[in-house]
Amino acid sequence: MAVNLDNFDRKLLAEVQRDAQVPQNELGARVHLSTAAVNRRLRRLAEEGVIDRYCAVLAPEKVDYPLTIVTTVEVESEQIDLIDAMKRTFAQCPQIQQCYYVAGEWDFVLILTARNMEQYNELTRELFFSNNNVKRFKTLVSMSRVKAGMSVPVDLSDE
Amino acid sequence: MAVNLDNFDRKLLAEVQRDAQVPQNELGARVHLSTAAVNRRLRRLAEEGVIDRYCAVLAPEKVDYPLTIVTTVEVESEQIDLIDAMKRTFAQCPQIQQCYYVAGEWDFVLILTARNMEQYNELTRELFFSNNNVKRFKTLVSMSRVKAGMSVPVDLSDE
DNA sequence: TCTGAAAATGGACCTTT
DNA sequence: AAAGGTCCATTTTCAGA
Repeated sequence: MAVNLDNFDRKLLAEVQRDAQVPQNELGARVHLSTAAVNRRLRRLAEEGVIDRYCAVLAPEKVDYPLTIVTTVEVESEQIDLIDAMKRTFAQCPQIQQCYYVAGEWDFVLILTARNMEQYNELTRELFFSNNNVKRFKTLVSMSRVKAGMSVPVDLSDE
Repeated sequence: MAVNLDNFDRKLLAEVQRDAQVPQNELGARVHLSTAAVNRRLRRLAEEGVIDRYCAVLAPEKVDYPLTIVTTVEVESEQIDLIDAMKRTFAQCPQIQQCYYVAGEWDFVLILTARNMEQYNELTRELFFSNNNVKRFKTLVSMSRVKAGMSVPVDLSDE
């Protein structure tokens, strides 16, 4: 599952997670590698799927999506096809940024973004109230996005 | 707070959220704009802060961080400096990808990533058990990352 | 690691609204 | 003025020696 990475790879991954616009010659200077070596490594990391994709991260409030809401959902039945159907519904909804199928007190945790409470209300109607397999759900409204991102730690080893 | 955007901007934002590696001439072809116009718009969007940053998204399991865990935390006191201290602690922790300070049954929601349960256990010790202001916390272990990302919907208007 | 070709970015300048 | 288009210089990427 995991891929063999040396410390050059790890440093590069740390850099491009933070900022993917740094040119390869600058990356090379930072990690002490030639531009060409950086180029080859980044390509390899992308081919191996270590780097899943490159994307732009928007400031939600600037595109008028100021609300972030965490919703926990408990289902009626864990029957596999019912769960799969819910996963598909949640995955398709553009306002749902993240959906985790979890073990514990709840079955799903959703991270949602919304223009306002009315839109969230509307979403709860579509996603939860009109779904017979939703037993109950709980809403936690974010007052502050203390930290937001998808960064994974890359621990340097002392190989 | 929100910025004025026309449908060209919105289409570009949708594209670069999905894939920031598409060259500007290709983006131009997709949205019917010249390369130079795309270039100008993307720069402007970045300057205005609509585009916060560009970054690489890693596959957590490939860098040996296969676990995603959602943790909800209730605090003892909501005294402002105690809360601020916790926010700083959470923001600094590399395994914490996201931290929301929320209203509702809990005070914080954390999205964490970990190499294994032992590491998570260790983290709970550092973050929660050794913090006097943590009243209780609950752990939800993700069995499936149904959807993960930071994408914000960009609704086209019919201006 | 170096060199050079190809591609992509980004500025200059002109035109339209 | 504000924004689009074309053209050209510069920068960056990326393959071959």
